[in-house]
Amino acid sequence: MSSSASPAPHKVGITEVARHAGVSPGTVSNVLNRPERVAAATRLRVERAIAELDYVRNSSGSSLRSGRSSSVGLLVLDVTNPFFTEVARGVEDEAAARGLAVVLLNSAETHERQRRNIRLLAEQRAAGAVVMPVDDDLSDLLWLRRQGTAWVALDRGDVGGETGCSVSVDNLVGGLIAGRHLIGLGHERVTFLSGPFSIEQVRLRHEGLRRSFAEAGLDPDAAVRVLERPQLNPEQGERAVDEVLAGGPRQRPGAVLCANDQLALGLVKGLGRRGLRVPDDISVMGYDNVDFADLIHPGLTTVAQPKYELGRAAMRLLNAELDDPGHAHERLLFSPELVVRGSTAAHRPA
Amino acid sequence: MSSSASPAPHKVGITEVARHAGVSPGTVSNVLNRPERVAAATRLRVERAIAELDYVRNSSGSSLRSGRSSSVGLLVLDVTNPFFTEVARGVEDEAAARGLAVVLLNSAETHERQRRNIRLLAEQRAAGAVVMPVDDDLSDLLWLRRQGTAWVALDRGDVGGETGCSVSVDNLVGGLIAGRHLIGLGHERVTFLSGPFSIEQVRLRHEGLRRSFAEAGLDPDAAVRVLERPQLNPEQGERAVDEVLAGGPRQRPGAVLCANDQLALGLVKGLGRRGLRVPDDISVMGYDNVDFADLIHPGLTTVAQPKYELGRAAMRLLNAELDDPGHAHERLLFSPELVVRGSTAAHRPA
DNA sequence: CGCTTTCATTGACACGTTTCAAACGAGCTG
DNA sequence: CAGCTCGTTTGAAACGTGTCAATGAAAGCG
Repeated sequence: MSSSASPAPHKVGITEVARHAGVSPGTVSNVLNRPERVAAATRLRVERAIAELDYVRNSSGSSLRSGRSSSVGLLVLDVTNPFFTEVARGVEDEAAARGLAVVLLNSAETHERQRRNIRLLAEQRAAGAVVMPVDDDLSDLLWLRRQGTAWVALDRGDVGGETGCSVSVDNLVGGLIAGRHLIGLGHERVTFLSGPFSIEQVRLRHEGLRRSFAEAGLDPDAAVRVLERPQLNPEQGERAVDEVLAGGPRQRPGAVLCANDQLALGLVKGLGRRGLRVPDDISVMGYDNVDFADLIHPGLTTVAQPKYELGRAAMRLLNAELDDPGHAHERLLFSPELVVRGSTAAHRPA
Repeated sequence: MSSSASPAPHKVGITEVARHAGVSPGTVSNVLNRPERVAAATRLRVERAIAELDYVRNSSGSSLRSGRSSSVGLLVLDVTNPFFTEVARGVEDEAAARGLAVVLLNSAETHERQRRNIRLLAEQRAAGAVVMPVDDDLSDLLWLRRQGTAWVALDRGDVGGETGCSVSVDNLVGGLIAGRHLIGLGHERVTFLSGPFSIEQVRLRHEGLRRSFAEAGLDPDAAVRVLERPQLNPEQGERAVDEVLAGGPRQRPGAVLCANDQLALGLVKGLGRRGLRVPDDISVMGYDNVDFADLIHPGLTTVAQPKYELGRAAMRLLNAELDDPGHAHERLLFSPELVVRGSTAAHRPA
């Protein structure tokens, strides 16, 4: 970006640069895209011309000609969720390394917006996308792939395999280690505060939780009660408090595992309003290990996912696919980790 | 998006649609962009052809021809900060209403990334941008405007005026009402836990705080101590705890006003680690009223900004500028609001 | 009926870039 | 010196769209 005020706001393109440097447009293009193929002397001349004219490439031209743009989409369930913003950082860093721009698109957890965003990616002829599908209906995404836009699924193991690459954290194991932690503390009756079961991650975490009880010789059907909420945000968590406590002190669960941290934070707040103390009266666990999990009091016991790494890996897989469209699709599976803080404690019989 | 599997992945453009519908390409273009100018009968025919061929517009072509793309940039200081994600929602909603796509670009609080992102906007010939400048050095942004890309400044009042539109919340008043609240509680010695003073908002909040003391007949220089941290995140807040408490119990401030909620959350956590109780031992105030401010215990007293509305207003101003490039620049100023929760309490003399 | 006005449609061109076969020149080899 | 090769550069031809002056058709008017 030259600091000299350009007196003539005249459109300057590759051809004008060529003229100014005394070469052909083709050469300028080469300097821009494959510098190694042009002689050092001419390259220098062209580079000077570029600087002097304050030329800035028009990516519409490139994309039109080459059929693909040089930006990738990051289709995210909900920008508001800190989990995704961490992932976004990972994707960005890896994309930048390859010179790709990231456009962040927000589905806001609705199918219609996801559809609009997919449409957008197709129209832009995006190089590719990292996608967090809003639910199990993948038809729009498959359409996108037929249009020639590759994507890798994020946190959706089942989507990988035949259709493409995927990166995810083992949600079954996550539910399992969460359950083991609670069982280890003596809890034999817990509630799973869930999001919509149409979301795969939610289903798997629940299944893992059940399995931990089975593995301990307890009957999952008796031990874990499920409360399904329509969304995964703090407000829903707070509103769930009545149902969680329904049935009076005797029926009250000793511990609640929430489908994600957002729900857990809301629940903790709601419990506080009711005058219940965490973890003395009731233990609460989250899932994700969002930054804020460490900031509330007591700290939220939760299951950590390698968020940043998840984003990096996804973008790396996408890069691989762009380099070699015929490559073998990969399914990367990360392992979750238990993070114990203050919100869970040993069960105290009433 | 037709569900029929297209057997021929043949590139279908506006011309092929035209042929299929028995009209000229120009007419198809009109159907797409100015439907009112084409007779109902032909329009229907064209629309059917579009559906049958599963045509998807190539935005590279449009942008190339028209010189501008149909997406706007949202240049944000830090995607990780919940404040911005709220703003993003507002911008998105308003942009969608006008058929513009929003690409979210993250400066990660560094000048270099901001520069790269600005470059990107120029190369994409973005229709416009909503920008949160990383600091007072606006040269890159002015360059962008010279390139023909309009932008409106977000939360940067001083940037508006001659150079363009701006939308912000009155940070001076924000600091003022925060200070009045603390003074009302009897605090006469407070600490301002600040971010970099290169950020305008920070300076103004500080100035407002000082003014509140002056207005109460107290000497600002004696009453408010400043602690400057290099970034506005929770980690910095937590790390600041030593300095806040420096000098022992007698010197300890009765209250701390933080430059934003992130800092405050970190500080509260740090104080907890030190065994200090909020607000009994020390009062803490944040700024922004991020969602999480309500989720910690005690709830964080803070200054609320109309985040979503801020985003909407900014995008609306941008729309106005795009409609009429010669329009008079506007400076919109929102008012902050005090939100009292549990983290502040009356001063107790030691 | 001849004239103008209005409305719909046409068709060619331009936008800025990449690509690729072809041309060029210099250096080598026999 | 003719013949080759290799490294560099050229020039023209797309890519898919929007624009606009021109054309055609239909309608309104005196």
